[in-house]
Amino acid sequence: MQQITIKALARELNLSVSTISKALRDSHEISPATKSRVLQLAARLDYKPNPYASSLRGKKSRNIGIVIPEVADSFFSLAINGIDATVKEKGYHSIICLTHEDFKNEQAILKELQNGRVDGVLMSVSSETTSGKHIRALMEQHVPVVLFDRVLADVPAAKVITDDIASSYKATQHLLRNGCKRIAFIGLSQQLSISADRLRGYENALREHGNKLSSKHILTCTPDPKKNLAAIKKLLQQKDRPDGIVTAVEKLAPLVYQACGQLSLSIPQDVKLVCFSNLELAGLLNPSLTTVTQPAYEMGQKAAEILLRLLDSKPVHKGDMQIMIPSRLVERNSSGEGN
Amino acid sequence: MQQITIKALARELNLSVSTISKALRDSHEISPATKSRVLQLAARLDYKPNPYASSLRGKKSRNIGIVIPEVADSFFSLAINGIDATVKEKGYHSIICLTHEDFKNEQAILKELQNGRVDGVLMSVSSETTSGKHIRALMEQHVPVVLFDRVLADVPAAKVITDDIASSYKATQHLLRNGCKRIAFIGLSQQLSISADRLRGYENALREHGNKLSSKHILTCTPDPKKNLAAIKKLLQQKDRPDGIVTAVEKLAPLVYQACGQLSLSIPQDVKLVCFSNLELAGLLNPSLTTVTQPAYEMGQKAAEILLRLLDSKPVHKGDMQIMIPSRLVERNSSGEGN
DNA sequence: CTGAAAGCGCTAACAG
DNA sequence: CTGTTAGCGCTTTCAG
Repeated sequence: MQQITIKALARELNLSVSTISKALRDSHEISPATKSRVLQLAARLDYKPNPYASSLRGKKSRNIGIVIPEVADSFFSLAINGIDATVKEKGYHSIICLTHEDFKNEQAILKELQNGRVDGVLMSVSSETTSGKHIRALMEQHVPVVLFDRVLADVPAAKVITDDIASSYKATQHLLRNGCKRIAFIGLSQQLSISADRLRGYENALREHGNKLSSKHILTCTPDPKKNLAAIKKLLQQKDRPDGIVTAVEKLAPLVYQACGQLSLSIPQDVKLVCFSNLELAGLLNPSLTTVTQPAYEMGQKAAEILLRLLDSKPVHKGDMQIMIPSRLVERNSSGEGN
Repeated sequence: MQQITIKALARELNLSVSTISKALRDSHEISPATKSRVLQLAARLDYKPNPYASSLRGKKSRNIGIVIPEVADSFFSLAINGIDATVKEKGYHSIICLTHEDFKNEQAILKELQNGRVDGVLMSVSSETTSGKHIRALMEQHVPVVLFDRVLADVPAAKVITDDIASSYKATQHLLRNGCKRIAFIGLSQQLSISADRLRGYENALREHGNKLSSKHILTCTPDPKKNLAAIKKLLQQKDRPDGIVTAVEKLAPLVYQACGQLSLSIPQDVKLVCFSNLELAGLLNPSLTTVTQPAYEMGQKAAEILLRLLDSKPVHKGDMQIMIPSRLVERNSSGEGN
């Protein structure tokens, strides 16, 4: 890495380092003539500023951290696209940090991010996360944080979420209307905001439609797919077998298909299914999957916009402290009549 | 970002800055006693080294760049997982840069990465990329590059690929054996290594089985899904309609399903299909999709290992200049009898 | 309008 | 074993 430095430009033009620096930053105290000389040489020599030098000096990195559980997930990969497009426009880079749904990892990552590597953080917590202490610690180091999708109540950060309660309500209602009598809910950890809220929406719907809630119909999954598959099979083998299922996150959908396949239960005849999911291929599954499709790209975009305002120390309207972008129910065959 | 600096530690312990620095880096020239005092204070004050300062000083960032077309793709998201797991172990961070299959973006990104932000680059080229000049330019700045999956012949970098020709051959052969007479190939751009090689394998299989090649059965797609869908429909509407299809990349699979759906062609009765794809849900599609499944995670891992050796200036065995990890054909219903 | 000088936090000679 | 010093490349007072 032999760089062209400002010093080299200065020597070449018989100017001082500081003049070059100012010219490059288009300072008003430099004459147009010198500016253009500098700019031209810089272009000719293909000068590229050393990001570490300016970060060290200026105390900002123009990096933002994206802390998420996983990339191999449609929701998160779409959200990344939304974030990346937004921050790139302002000259920021995305550093993606994967927690793999592990709280210890998440803590370690946030701790590490206290070192100034990033100017701000966009984050969706792991399913194991129950406290926001590590996030608050980061914020206390003056690293602004915006949470999206999987948020935490005890963190005083801006949040971008979807209407989990309402859309889960709608999903459940949809199953009820299609004749389900015993609807199960499969979530991730209980303290995960999205899972809890989606459970709430489910419960509300059942209650309002006069269905009784049964703890036997509520399954809480882990990050381990094998255990989850076993648990789902167990759920589907109980005496009071569910005839409808709402799953809270994308990666549970395939497990339900598998479980039903192994138990020779057919979807939707025996079990109707609707999943929170951003799978592009939902329509091509067998049967096609009714989804609650989240505005993943938009959520990423919005969260990034808020973070950028924060980084600009522009005011964030109080309405932006909690933004809700609605999901939509896309009805397909997994919840239909099955004729 | 008010940091605890080495200076602060020095002041606190009445030691010099350099002693602290050496103690923290476990230098042999520091007494065990001082070391432990330093380490303890550092722990107590939660000292975190400023990465920019050491990058500026040491001319290395401990960042590696991952330059890929897209994250919302099973192959790439799995590869990211493999890369990230590997480099993290050695204390490196991943900076993911998305080209969105756009050559101009790719050029801009590589140019930008010449500024020292990353110590090395792992890369899979865009479908528009025809020349490796921009990559060579980066390498000339002494930024080591390892290409994976989508490689470029004219770049003298280590490459990690899968056995594209052979596995495409196998896929095509599989269709032939299952009775297909007119097999089409849908690729991305012609100069994309994986697409070209997979085309080659397809052609070899046809030729060896005495089938004639027809340019009408070879479709080259673009990054635009709408146009691709139209083109695929056209392919399937010609007089000599294909009764088998091999697609070269994952994102083409759903389009074939859609096209067949819209034309009321059934898979596999009318058209048998096998796709290069890492979709976890391939088995759940309707019909389940026969895939050539690439060793995405392993390829990422291997590419990262090679890059790490390069960064350590360890010798890279000549055998490692071109690593091939085989894909495997997973037969499912889309290429079967369709009973 | 231009330049000199200081310093961001850290590391590495080099002395002592 | 510890300290002094210089400097990575850049920005920013402050003087001229």
